[in-house]
Amino acid sequence: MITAEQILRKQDLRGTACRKFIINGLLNNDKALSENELKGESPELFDRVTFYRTLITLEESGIIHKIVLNDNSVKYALNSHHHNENNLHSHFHCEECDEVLCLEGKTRFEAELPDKFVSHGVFVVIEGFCADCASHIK
Amino acid sequence: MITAEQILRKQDLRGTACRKFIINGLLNNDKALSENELKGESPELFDRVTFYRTLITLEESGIIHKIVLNDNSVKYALNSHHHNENNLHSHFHCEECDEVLCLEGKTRFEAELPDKFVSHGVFVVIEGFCADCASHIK
DNA sequence: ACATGTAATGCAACAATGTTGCAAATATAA
DNA sequence: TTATATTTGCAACATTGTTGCATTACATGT
Ligand SMILES: [Mn+2]
Ligand SMILES: [Mn+2]
Ligand SMILES: [Zn+2]
Ligand SMILES: [Zn+2]
Repeated sequence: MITAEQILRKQDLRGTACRKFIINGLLNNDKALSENELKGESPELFDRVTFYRTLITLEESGIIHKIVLNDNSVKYALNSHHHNENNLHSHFHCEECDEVLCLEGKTRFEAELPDKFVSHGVFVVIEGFCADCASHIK
Repeated sequence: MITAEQILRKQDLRGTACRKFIINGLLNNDKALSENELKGESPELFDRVTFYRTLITLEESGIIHKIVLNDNSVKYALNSHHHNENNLHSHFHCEECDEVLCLEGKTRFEAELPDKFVSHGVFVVIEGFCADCASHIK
């Protein structure tokens, strides 16, 4: 099991409390988490700005990625949770419980772009019900 | 050429100034527009809250749809600009000029969802350079 | 054209989130 | 342990989302 310290060291980042807190939060969870979900029980543990800047640092260093949902909310997940061969990377958002997952299964995407357009990446969010909510609601 | 009034009438919505202003802004443009882009020259023409509520009304009545980009910014486009047979509907966001387009070309998307998950829709945003910016930047 | 009821608007106010500058605290390497 | 560069917390401000309520405008029937 890889540790937060190892992840940070690998990117030449200092092992600060806030960074370790966020990475551990994500390591202990298979879903993507919002800033408030990460803070959890201890919302005052770190300053809001520190949290904000730390998330930027972790994203820029390639440790985490951010997922922006259609309701403007934002969640974060570890990049190490993705092991897709192809670079396409999609997410599932449950409309009922608001859970967001990184999808690891096979994904195919093709779009016909206008002439001369260049694609650098694709963001995909699938909306629907997760297994729990689907059975619940029927 | 369809008019804003006709679009509103068809949805049993009153033809108010703000609604017509927004719909005309989108009719005169092939790209998706942000709230500020819509306001354009006359940012004070309508109250911020009126604009906000009007966009909600137009979206709920199915006249426009909103596109949330990965930088948390939001743009809007007319649904009548979409004539895709399939219901998959994707957007292109130019990282350079920030232009957002509704893609009308053929699009294919398939994702393998976890067991029992139910999909209700997919949001796709392709990031890259538009034709102008691609040739510009080289 | 006018009155009428209903729906939309503007204003005030507040919440949530994003963003910067700067001084104090901290992590690492010598 | 100390030095130095980095990170943090605080204050402050910007932007956007959101609600309640009194005023105004729209569409309909007269
Ligand atoms: Mn992901
Ligand atoms: Mn569109
Ligand atoms: Zn769910
Ligand atoms: Zn461009």
